[in-house]
Amino acid sequence: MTQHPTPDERRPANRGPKAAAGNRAALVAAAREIYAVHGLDAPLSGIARRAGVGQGVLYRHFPDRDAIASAVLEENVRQVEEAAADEGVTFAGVLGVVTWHLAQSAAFIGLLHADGANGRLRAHASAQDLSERFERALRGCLPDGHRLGAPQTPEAPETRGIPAAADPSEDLMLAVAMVSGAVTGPTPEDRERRALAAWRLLGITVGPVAPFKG
Amino acid sequence: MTQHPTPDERRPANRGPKAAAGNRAALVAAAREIYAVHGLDAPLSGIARRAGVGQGVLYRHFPDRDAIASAVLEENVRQVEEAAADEGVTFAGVLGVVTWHLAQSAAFIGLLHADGANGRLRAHASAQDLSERFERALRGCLPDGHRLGAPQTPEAPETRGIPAAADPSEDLMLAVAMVSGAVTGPTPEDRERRALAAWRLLGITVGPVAPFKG
Amino acid sequence: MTQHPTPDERRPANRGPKAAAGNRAALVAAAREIYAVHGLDAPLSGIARRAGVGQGVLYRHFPDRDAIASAVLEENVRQVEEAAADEGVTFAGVLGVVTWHLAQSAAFIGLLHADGANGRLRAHASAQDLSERFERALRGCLPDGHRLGAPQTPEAPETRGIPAAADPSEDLMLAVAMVSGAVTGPTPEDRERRALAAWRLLGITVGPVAPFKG
Amino acid sequence: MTQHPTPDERRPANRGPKAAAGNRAALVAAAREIYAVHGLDAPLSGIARRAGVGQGVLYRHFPDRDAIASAVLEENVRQVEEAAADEGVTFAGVLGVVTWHLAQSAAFIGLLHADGANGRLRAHASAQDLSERFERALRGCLPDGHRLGAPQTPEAPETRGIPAAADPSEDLMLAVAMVSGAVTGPTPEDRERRALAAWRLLGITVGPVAPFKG
DNA sequence: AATGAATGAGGATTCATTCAT
DNA sequence: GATGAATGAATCCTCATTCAT
Repeated sequence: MTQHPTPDERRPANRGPKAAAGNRAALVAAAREIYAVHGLDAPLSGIARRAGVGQGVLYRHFPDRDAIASAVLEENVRQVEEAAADEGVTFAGVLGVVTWHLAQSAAFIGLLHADGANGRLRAHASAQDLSERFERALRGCLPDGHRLGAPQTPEAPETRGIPAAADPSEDLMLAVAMVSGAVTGPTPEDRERRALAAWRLLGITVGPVAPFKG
Repeated sequence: MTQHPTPDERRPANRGPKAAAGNRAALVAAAREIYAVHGLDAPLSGIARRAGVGQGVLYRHFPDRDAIASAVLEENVRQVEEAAADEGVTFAGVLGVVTWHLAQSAAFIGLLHADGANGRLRAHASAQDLSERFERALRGCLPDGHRLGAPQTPEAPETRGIPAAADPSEDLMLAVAMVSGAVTGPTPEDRERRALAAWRLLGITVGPVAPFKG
Repeated sequence: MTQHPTPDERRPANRGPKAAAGNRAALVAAAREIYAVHGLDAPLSGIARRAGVGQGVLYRHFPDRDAIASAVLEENVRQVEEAAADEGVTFAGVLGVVTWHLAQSAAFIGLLHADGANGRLRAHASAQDLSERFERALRGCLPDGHRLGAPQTPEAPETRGIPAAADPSEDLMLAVAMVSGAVTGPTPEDRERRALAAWRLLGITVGPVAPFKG
Repeated sequence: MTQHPTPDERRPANRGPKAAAGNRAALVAAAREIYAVHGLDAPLSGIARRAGVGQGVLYRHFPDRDAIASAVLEENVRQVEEAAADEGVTFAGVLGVVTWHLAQSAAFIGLLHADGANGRLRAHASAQDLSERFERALRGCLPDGHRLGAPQTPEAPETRGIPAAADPSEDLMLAVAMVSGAVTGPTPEDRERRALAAWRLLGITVGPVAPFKG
């Protein structure tokens, strides 16, 4: 009733349904780049623009703000899962992949902070889900008997009055969150440096930092 | 009408210049509460409302949104400074104060993340300044020869291939950032628990967690 | 964070708080005119534009779509109430006022149709309220023993198999709804003519049609 | 793969030209249902979805939003025409059919209000046309000398100062519009009850209310 | 110095309509 | 002939900021 779909004129081309998959991928890629610069609260319009599609396409593929963020994170988590599923993978190797993602993607950092309290990624069902997948992947290659942190040192940790964690894998997620907290800085290189320093403070050896195992 | 002159209309009364200081304090307090719930991106109008003043007053005291955030943080930093300046203070004690602030204040956590890359507090001059004051306070009470992290353990850290940090005090700030990364959760109690677990993973003993030294 | 309040430049003048009351009135008037032409679903932006105020002012005074519509209707209902409260008023006279409002205001017609089923004025609390006030005003001046419709004729109505209404005042509202259904046409004059014809079909005599009693 | 050629991809299959007629009917039926719930302003996409066809099909059959609405109404009007064309039909019987349509279809109600002034069906050529067909059907079975409304009562109507209508059939359409105005309520039953009450107020006897003559 | 209304840009979201496949 | 993705204008609504009083 009150809509002027298009006054007339020529449209900028409709690349057709074939473009759908490509558009989706372009949107996710654009979102990742935008998030890296402006954070998870960046205007969606900018994402659509960078992806070279109309606003409507974004909404077609992702019904709300969280959906696109989840899609971005899903890629990160998936790559971690793949790294973890690899033959002969080491814990250090997986952490290297994790570290790379932390350094690359502000959004991935947000995943770990997804607690609803800070206005970021709301307690979205998928965020919860991704978080669990991520944890499972990491836990899966944790060496037997591995303990994180200083208490693992031979000499009586209890003398320092530090109780051990109830659940070692809880410590693992905590460690990742801590590293993510350390990962700040303008460039991925800066962030990678800080991430490695953080792992060092945790007494954890990290393998080669790269998206793909070497 | 026995009602006297009726000053004007129904204006809530201009409480005069003496109210200025009180208004400023009320705004900072209101901002802290709002930030705790809604994060640093909360609408300024809500802060003014909660403080019981008009929007104009907020702008009179704080020229822009960073100014009010800085003012909130300044209080946190000041309290850390005061704790650090105390006679007979221990490093663990100061960290306890820091931990309390981390657990209480979303804004304070944001301070550590203030790197412009994530949409929070921009590289504001005052944020930089506060960051330095915070670091100075912490460094000031660092015990001589103190080293953070697992490598500090007697047995050869280098065997684990982890190079020591160039600057020990850089590690200190990194550690605080890491703990802040761990501090998530809906309630201050949740956050405190996670903060303590994070310090534990770093092998650092923290004193009583309380806003004021005991 | 992401807002450009005003690049700079000069603003089109802020007429100050004094304008508030005037703005509200201007908005209601503008809404009435817009509604008359475009119906209750007209874009709110047009209302603000016609009132000569910014969009924000509209939202300040009326938190949602229904609020402004209610304000428009409230004026209509109030005038009917006033007419009904008048000394020496006759039922026919009040109906004349009602008729005038029906003919003038598309929004007022909508009030009677406010059943939520047609996307118009949602079952808003205030719509319900206005509806009741309207009915009360009308009932208040209903002559004793008045019965609506043809069955009131002396000769056996039951021969026509038409049962009388359970509640005469229910018939009154029904009659108004019926007249409102008849009130269509491009100009107020057209609508008035049709409204009068409708009353005639109902066997009801209507007084002078005018907003104010004569 | 034992799976055969796989026609294309996963396209829901092009059911070929023979489906065209069925699609049209499905669209009209879907539109009627959607209109009943959401009114004439309901999104077209929902109509296509409910009909189980793509958006494009809707546009193939109906060039614009008025066209689909007209098609829905056309069915209503056609049924009234059929009822009116029946042997031995009575006026009351046709009104019963009309009443049933009024009670069933929000869209049909809209037809009578199609005056462009209220944002509904614009003065569309076909709307005008349908309106005329509807009127003709009704007029066709109007008993000779029939007069609507109270004035038809024996005792001098002119004493009440109510002039008779210039054209009796104009009164008929007015009466239908009036009844449509009365027809509100959430369920068809509610609407039917009100419609009958409205006819009663008009002093008109209505035959059995049913889609098909008895 | 305080108030709070006004302003209006910007971001979110929805659909009508087109068109590649 | 059908599908349904793409387009983008239009609308809604929210706030940061200004400024008359």
